[in-house]
Amino acid sequence: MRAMGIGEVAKRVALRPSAIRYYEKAGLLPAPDRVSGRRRYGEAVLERLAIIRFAQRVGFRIAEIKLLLDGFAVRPPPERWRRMARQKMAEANLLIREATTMRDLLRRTLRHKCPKLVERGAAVASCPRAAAVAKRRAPDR
Amino acid sequence: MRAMGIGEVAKRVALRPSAIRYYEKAGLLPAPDRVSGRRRYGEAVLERLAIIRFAQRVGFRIAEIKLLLDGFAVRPPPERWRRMARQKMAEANLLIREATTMRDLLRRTLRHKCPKLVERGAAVASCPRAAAVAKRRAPDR
DNA sequence: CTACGAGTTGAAGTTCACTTGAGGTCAAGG
DNA sequence: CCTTGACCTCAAGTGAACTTCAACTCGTAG
Repeated sequence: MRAMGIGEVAKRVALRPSAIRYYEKAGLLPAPDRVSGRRRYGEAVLERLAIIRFAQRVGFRIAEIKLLLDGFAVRPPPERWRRMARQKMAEANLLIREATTMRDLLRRTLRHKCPKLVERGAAVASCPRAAAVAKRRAPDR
Repeated sequence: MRAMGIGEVAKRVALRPSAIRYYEKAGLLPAPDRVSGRRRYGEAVLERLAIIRFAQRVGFRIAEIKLLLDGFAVRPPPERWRRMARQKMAEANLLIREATTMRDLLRRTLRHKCPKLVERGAAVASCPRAAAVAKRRAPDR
């Protein structure tokens, strides 16, 4: 296995070395071997980093990714992991629907079809429900 | 049209009033009518807010949403808008692929199929390419 | 009239996910 | 030997998107 320095790993996954050190401190990456103080990585880290970025893109936060990765490593996954996985699957489904709607909306607008669609609410009409979209934090106070 | 106070609007879209004021300052929402200093909103703001949250979910940042909304309002959309739309469509496509892969990965793991799939890289193998996943900022320095 | 609740403002604070900076180590090349 | 470049650590800084705070204003109910 080709051993890489942090710089090469970073280049390969289009991250900065600082992000990789950050993930390590956050517990997302195992501490790699060191050669005279420097981190030496095998190819495996590339996959792990891909999963991390991937999870992030679909809405996981760092702490959740840690939990996610820990869960993958255990057979069978603990109930807590399964709960989160189910929750996240639902979120991924919603995200897929939303992203699809947005893509189609952009495509239609680029093609000059659908005049004034936002003003007429067509964008939202083609989307599940307004309530389903807004779903983040608790009310004031 | 039922006029709503900022509190009711906030409740309806599951945001805090402060977020709505923030969007207004950021130019995402038009300044509403006021009754003795207080903002009064019509139903239309609910759609607008839905679009905002929706765009956010699929990866638009505030400044981009402003551009997006401005572009929708103009016929034909200006070139700047079209450029962003094309860019964002590509991003939405990537997001859809990623979210789909993640959902399937979770589903398979929940079903107890695919032993040790992360360690063996199956998760990544079934995903477009590692390089496609990592795609955010510029290299060090 | 007073109290209450909902709203107003501008400024400062918070969280997350990194990035940047200062100061230092190490191996290889000239 | 000295420089260069890549790496190290720890602490502090950054940007985005809000939230919170303090001080104030309304309209209405009691």
